[in-house]
Amino acid sequence: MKKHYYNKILSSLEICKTFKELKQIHGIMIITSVIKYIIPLSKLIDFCTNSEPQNLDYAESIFVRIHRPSVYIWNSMIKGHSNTKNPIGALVMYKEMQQLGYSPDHFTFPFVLKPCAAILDIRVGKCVHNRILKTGFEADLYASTSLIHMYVCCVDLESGEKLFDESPKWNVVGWATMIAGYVNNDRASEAIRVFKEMECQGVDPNEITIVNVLVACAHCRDLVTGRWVHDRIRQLGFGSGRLNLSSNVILDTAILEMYAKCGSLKVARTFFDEMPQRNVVAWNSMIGAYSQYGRTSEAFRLFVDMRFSGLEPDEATMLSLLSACAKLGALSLGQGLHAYVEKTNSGDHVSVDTSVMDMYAKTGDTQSAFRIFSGLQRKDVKAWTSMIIGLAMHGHGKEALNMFNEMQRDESVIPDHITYLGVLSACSHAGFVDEGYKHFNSMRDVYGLVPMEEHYCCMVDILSRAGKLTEAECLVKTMPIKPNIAVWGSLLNGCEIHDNVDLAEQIENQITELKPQGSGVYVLLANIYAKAGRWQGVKRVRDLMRHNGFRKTHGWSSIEPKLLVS
DNA sequence: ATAGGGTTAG
Repeated sequence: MKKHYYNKILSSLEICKTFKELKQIHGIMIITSVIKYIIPLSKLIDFCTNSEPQNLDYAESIFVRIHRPSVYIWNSMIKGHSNTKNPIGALVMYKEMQQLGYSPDHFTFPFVLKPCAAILDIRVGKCVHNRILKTGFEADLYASTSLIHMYVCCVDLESGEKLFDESPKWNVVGWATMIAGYVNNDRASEAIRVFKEMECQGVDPNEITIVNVLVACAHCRDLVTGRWVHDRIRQLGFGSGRLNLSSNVILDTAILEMYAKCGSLKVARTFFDEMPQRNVVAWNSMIGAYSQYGRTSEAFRLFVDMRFSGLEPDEATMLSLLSACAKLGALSLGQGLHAYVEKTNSGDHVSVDTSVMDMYAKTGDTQSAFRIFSGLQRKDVKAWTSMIIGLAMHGHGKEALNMFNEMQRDESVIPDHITYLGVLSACSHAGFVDEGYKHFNSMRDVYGLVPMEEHYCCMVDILSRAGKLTEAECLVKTMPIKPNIAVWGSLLNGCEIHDNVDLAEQIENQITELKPQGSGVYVLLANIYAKAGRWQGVKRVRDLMRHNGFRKTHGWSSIEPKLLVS
């Protein structure tokens, strides 16, 4: 009789589909005492922990009544917690399990490492690592892959790399974990390197690995590898290459994004047009590409098409379009977007408000920018930076610096590299040499921000404009990064303002070595020589230009294209 | 029973 119940209940649990059914089975299990048997009991808990997160409470209520839960049941409970929004519960259970004397097995570790990675708790993660070593599970593929994932999520790439290098045999998931780790920590070139290693080892990538490496190629603007990966996709028969059935929007979007970021807008567009499916992200990617390359009218045309195709633009769409307006100084277009955002509530987000503000600041409508700025729910470093740069760009150097001082009074906001670009350019516009020095030094001393070549460029600009050419030259010669053409250009600009032909002549040699990709510095150089009557110099520079295939570019300006926005 | 994924402002 009992055996009969047992088998019947077990098979009901197998085919059970809904939570309601499960509760009925649970009731029968209690009445028939089948609840005492470990296998049906485990299946009962498994069902709860594998379904909706809210059913975890139900599992918990069963769990607390079990006298000696098996490790399987502990694992099941920990897994349930690890898949919730608050995965810390998994760590609590893991701790409790060990305090009660249960020893975790190789199934336990992935469930407990996932929450560590999610909440970035490397401390507990390391404890789990120790436990893995003590229990001798370090060779388990799942446990070690989870460990690497935990380390790279917690930004400890070295520990991840160490584990990865210790084992010579990884399957595609292990490789993918390392590749994603590099991508997510802004080390795209290493992601590409590891991907190539994986190919050399003869491990075939799957779609996830491919997506990751495409992101890396986009990041590095590595079109050569990107194309190669695209070929590989066709070889492996992934994505939309064949049937519509097997099309993968994510993969296709990653390909699109790779071409777009690498500047192959035409290829990107053709690919976009031929994609069998397009979601909001795909549209955003294409719109963002046009925006980034200053092709505002194409971006807006696509925006119109997107709405026509029945898709709702989201934050990312708005952010791209607004930044395009900001970049081109397209105020009325930006105003139109502002109105659209208000009307459709599509920008019910601080980030969109900040972006609207940035657009006003950059296009020179300082008042509107201020109005939005003061009404912002949360003023983050980007908001402050936008205001500072906007003010500096439009000749309000003093106000920009006041803004920066005010920002520093807010302890929750920490300036970054970009903030300092705004600050230094403000000093340059206002002609504040000492203040410029002060900020240039404090970015490293106070905030630990190592100046990049752009910052050196600003500083050289400040000094050169003020006529302190010797100091400027000294800075260029002692800077720890190899000065690029922009840095030399700033110095040369100072030579022009202050008629220093000798220094210009010295710079000429440095510049020709760098083979500039534009005609700007040559023209500057020629002007300096011409002004001083050094006609030989003028001729030399002209020959140099011709030799490098440059002609003086004509002046350019931007006008606002008329487009219907709302 | 267990591990890895795309767009977004300055």
